[in-house]
Amino acid sequence: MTAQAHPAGLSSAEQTRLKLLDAAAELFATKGFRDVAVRDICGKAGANIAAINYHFGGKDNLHLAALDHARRRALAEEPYPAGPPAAGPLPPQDKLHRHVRGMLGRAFATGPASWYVNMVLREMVDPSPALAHAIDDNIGPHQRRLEGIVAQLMDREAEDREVRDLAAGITAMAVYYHACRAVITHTEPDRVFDQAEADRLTDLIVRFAVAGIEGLAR
Amino acid sequence: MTAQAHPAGLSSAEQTRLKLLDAAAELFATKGFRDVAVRDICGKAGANIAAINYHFGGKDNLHLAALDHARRRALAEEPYPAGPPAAGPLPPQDKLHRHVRGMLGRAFATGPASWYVNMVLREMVDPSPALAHAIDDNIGPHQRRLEGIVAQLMDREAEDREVRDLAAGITAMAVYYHACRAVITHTEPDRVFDQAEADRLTDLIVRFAVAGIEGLAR
DNA sequence: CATTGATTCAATCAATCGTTTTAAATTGGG
DNA sequence: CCCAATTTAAAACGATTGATTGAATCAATG
Repeated sequence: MTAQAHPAGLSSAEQTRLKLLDAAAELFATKGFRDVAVRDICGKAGANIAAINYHFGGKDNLHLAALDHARRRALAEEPYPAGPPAAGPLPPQDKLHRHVRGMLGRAFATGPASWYVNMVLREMVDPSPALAHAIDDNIGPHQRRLEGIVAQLMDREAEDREVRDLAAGITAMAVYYHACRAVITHTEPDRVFDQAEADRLTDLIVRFAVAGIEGLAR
Repeated sequence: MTAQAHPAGLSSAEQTRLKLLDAAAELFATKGFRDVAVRDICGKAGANIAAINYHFGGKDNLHLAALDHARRRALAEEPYPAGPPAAGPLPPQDKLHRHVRGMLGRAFATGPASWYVNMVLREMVDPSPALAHAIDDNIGPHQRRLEGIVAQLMDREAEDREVRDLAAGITAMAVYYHACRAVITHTEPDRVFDQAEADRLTDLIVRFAVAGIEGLAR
């Protein structure tokens, strides 16, 4: 009645559940929660229209489940940037570089590893009932880590008002290249957003931010 | 048959047209194009549901007309920041301060003068068919002006790739406090976004940007 | 083999959207 | 004063949305 012994070790129900989560995460990441109809998701997953409500109890709950699913898929991948997690404590400039590079790299990537970041970035700009969930799981800790780096660079407390606002400003630059791509593409149609561009922008943003923070700390 | 002599000098049709434009601009600015139903606009304007299609030929055309309407209303107001447009040529730092202060001040404002900026900011993050229109009228010239200021600060050409990207980064910080307000409010529920906050953020952003640009130019 | 409970399926529901239609009311020129 | 053009009003249309229904299917169990 319940679990069936399948070749892949997954019951038929678990297979459709996973196919729905994959399809939902990819579509939500690329087109946004509100611009995707449950029919699209079921069509992409090869499932029936009623499957979402049967397995998840509605589109909103599927959204939450897809966020968690995409998060697990991203965490399962090789951490970005690749390589060992550094032997000793990094200088704050390098920490900042890794931080910004991680955001832009994933934001400009495609494929399952990029779904989560793109869903979260969309959530920041076009909030849904899942925003609080995304903040608690990702945005909040992510931002607090950045505030720690900025505080270290300024030699101040992480709770300092200016530290928080400057960290938000750094996040803003990374978010901008994801959220306002339509504006950039309009004036620079040939511009591509690949990993090389992520490298270039990361260098620029980090050099700009470090110089600005040091100039401000004086 | 057409124009009727009204006390206010406006025919009944022109009155309905204006009431529709005001209602549409305010609702589009506060809730976004896609989250506003034509029924809401007509209800707020006290007009019939068919009025929009009669006067403007559809919701999309109303959006374009409301953008122009809001732009004219904003230009009719006292330019912000108030005061004389400065006697001589300002130093680039002051130009940048006026530029950022103008964006944040209008973005944090309420009332008819803020409708246009809020509509344009929404357009950047959630594009509609009116995006090209908004870019040609506002975003493009606005960004080019900022690129000129940044180029002056760096002593480079305005077409320089880094100049353009740094100008985009400055815009990004201002856009962030408008587009991601839900994220900020979630972690800092008591934070208010008024003109005093616009002053504070402008100072911070300008000092940060000037220091960063000068450090980068070396 | 019949039963059982979980799953899938096609069909449909109720709500909302922008838009259109049809007729009545209003308006200003003759 | 009357007529033709214009404007408003109310209803409904067609499309799309997320959600639901009830029967059919499936695999495992007794």
